[in-house]
Amino acid sequence: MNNQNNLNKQQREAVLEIESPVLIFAGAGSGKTRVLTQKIVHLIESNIYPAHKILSVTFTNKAATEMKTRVKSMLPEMNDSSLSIGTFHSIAARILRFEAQYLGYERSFTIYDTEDGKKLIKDIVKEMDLNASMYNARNILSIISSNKNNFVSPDELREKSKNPYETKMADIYEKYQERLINNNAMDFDELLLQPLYLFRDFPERLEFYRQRYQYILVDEYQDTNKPQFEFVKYLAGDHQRITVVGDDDQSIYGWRGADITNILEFEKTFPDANIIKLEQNYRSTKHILKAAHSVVKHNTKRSPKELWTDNNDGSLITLKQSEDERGEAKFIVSRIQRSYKSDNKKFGDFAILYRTNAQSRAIEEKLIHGTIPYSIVGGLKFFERKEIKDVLAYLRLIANVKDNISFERVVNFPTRGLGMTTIRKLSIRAGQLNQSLLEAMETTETLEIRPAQKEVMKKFKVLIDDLKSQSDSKPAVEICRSLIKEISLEAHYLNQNSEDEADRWNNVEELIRGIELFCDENPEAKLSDYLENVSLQTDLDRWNDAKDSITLMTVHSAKGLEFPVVFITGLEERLFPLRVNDEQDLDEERRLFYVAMTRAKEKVYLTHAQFRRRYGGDAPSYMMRSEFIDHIPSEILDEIKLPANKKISTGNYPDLEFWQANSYRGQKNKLAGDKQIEGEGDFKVNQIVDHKMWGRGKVLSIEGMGEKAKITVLFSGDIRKKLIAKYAGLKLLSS
DNA sequence: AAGCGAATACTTTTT
DNA sequence: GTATTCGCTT
Repeated sequence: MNNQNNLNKQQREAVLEIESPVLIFAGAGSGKTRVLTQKIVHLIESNIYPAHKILSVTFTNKAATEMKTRVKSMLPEMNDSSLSIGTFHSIAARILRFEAQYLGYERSFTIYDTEDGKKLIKDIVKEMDLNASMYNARNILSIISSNKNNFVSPDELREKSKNPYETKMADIYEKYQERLINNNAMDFDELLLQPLYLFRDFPERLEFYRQRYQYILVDEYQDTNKPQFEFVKYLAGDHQRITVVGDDDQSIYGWRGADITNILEFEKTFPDANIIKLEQNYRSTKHILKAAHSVVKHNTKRSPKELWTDNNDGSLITLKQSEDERGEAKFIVSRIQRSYKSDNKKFGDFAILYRTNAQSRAIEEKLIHGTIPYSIVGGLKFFERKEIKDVLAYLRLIANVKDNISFERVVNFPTRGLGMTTIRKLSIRAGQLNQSLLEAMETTETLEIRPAQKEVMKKFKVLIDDLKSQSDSKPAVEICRSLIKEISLEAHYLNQNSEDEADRWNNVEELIRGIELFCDENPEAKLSDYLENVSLQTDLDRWNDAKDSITLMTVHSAKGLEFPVVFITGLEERLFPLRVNDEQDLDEERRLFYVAMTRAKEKVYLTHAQFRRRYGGDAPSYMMRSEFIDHIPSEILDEIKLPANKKISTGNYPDLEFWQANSYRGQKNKLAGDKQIEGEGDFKVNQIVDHKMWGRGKVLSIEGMGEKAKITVLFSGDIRKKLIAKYAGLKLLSS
């Protein structure tokens, strides 16, 4: 029997209370994962709730895996497949595979990611003959998503609309939903909504799942959105056997629909709830907690509380100002090298956190230069790489013949001579027959296309049909291997004699190894099981903390993790905090900073730069240091300032005025000294010009005459560009 | 139909 | 710096 002696009073109370609902406010580092795992163990050992009747929901697959491992280590004799632990999305997907037929779907449905959704929108916008720049796919998708998350249907949106634009938006939304069903596909939001329709319309299915999940635990409760709360309510609203853990100070997913009122609603839905607060922190030093609290306490809507710890004061928070992002990176690398040599630290002890993925580049460069091993989470994710998505699209099409998005992706990859015109004809046929594109290929013979195209089309159809017929009996990895052989993918990448293409092939090989691993671990799994697994996997899930390397990731990704030493970078206005529209946004940025700080056990470095390049080689912007820094008491800060000769002054930065004019704070007073001359005019060598994208530059050479002239311009940051006078839209500035 | 060069837009954060 | 799109050439 495991006992709870290693728990404090509140933790023990949270574990032992299993009769009435429990709402745990668990501050950062207060041992909530330990409470949740101990509670699961306790539920099983109390013999009231067998393992297979417990549902535990976490925020990431990684957290789920960790929890499973921990429970298993405490209950070695337990059958490991009996516990239901997973994210909302993966649990919903599992349910929907079984219940698809109730909902107008087939169990082989595909899960669409954001890119697939965007493509769907683009197709719709094109078909409706709307202006693609006005109806931006990304925007539309996020509008649709927030409507879905607020249970607003296309019809309701149309009724609410105040102008033609919004009406059109509702039309696109409606078509988008139709397409999802026609393609037998669900996006991430639909995955959460469909179980609610099932529970609402089929009471006997609801009853089944209520019996199935007799005790429910929810982690990171502050990040749940409305559909997720409804899901919990359906399952636990009746029996009231539920424990949720959350921390309002760590709510950082408001932009994704996370709804902090879910905490208030909890007490309404579960009126007898016990509220337990875990306020002792076991992770960080006193200084770290103080700095974290000094920022988050400025939030307006916040239940007042302060974590405390028995740990030492620890070292001061180091605050470093750098010239630019390269200097910042250099400082970080030198500190890690120093600490690695003298403090007996491993590389795995360090994490470098930033607000946006784009910031990783400069740091990576310096790490490569210093030959320090690092692993990066996020950014261009493995499963978002083109070559990976191409292979997966084939597999998705094999699993689900209605998936037109995947069809379009692979029908001419590798190129086999099926272009737009041919596919358009096929598409019209599919529309007439009310079939998917692949299904309509059955009628290739009667299409008005050239014989060569007919031949290729038939071959393609046979290829997919053939692999499909094997997909139920053979493991996914074999299907994948046959596919790659059939389409000669290896030759396609390796015959081009290009390093990039060879890299792509390496990635495909890594994908195959991944599929193989999955098949070994899940011998019963079919192709669609593998596909579901990949669709819901995040980059974080692939991150391996056993490897001894520095971790680079966004603050969002870092939630739930801990490291001895943490660098929080880019602490500048308009970066961290990022663009802020209202007080609510700023509150969330403060919580984000709080999350970043509380990842650290021993030491925090805060860094900011005077100048930062926003895009590739753009002129650097002048950056103000973050207001968060000013909220930290100076007595716990150890500030390393820039040497006086590196401080900004017009002497060191001849273009300072220009940069300031281009930065946010200086936007109001555009540079007055330069006279702007409209039109093409006469370009001369050494002429100073202004470009919309690259800013101010100097003309190096001119080829040709008039509007067709090719002009080579040197822009700030050693960027050379060859531009055509007619299109470049260059403005002449007096030199 | 496909491949190239050039211009454009884009970056929050993620299941 | 990357993804994407467009126009032009073959």
